[in-house]
Amino acid sequence: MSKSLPAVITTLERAGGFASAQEIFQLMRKQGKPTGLATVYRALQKAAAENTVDVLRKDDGQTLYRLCATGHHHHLVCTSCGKTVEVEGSAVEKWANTVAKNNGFKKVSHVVELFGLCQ
Amino acid sequence: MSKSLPAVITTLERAGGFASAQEIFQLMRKQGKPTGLATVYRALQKAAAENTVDVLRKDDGQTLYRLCATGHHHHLVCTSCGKTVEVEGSAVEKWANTVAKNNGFKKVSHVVELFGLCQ
DNA sequence: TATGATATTGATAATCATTCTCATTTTGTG
DNA sequence: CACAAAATGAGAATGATTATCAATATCATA
Repeated sequence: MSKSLPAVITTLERAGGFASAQEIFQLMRKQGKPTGLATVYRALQKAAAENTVDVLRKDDGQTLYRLCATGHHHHLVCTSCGKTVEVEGSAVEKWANTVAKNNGFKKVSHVVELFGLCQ
Repeated sequence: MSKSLPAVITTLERAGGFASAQEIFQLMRKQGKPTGLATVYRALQKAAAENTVDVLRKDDGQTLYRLCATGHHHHLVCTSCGKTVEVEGSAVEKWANTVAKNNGFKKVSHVVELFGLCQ
């Protein structure tokens, strides 16, 4: 589960650091390194677990992967033009953990997205 | 595309103002108002277009619908049993506004949902 | 090098939420 | 009533993701 990971990451880089699993699958095929779809997914999952890629979802539910500069962060999206800004959110992380603890919840994840109008 | 909408919204209310399309479909069935799955989806899409419900996505890609809250609050949802706890989040409100201001965004809204395991 | 244990891979099947199709039913209007 | 338009629902189609599992590669050790 790691031999193919570098190739997948490299392909993700070439794609502009932003692509879906299916796109990466196609790209690798065209670049002469055909790799099984399942392997692409496995590599991306592992990369996501290791926080080397960022996972987000399009409106239609498709999952996109992006090379991740720093750790966990959120997004501020313009509802008009689609421009996306990465946002740091340690305050939210703390809040989420506190709330979870107060209610006896474990393994907490959170969805945090901000929407607004830019310019 | 509107006769069934009120029933769907009512069911969404009874579900705690927070449910997936599939859950609503099941609930309506149990409540003696069996409605086609397609109809449930159509009603939810229309409600979303009219901004009477919020749309968001879980980590696994499933789409959740929520009544647009009048009193704004968030939810802590158990991914296993579905139990939902309403959570106050003034800290998040402040954070969201600050972030928006720093980036020159206006009319900011936000989606914040927490998922975890209860007990 | 040979051997066996373990990890990785990939073709394909399975899953599952969502969307599409289309025949049927309901609604509204004269 | 009669007709047109809208709404409905059962089931098929879609499409991304995940699971399966036999084949292959890797690696430590004798």
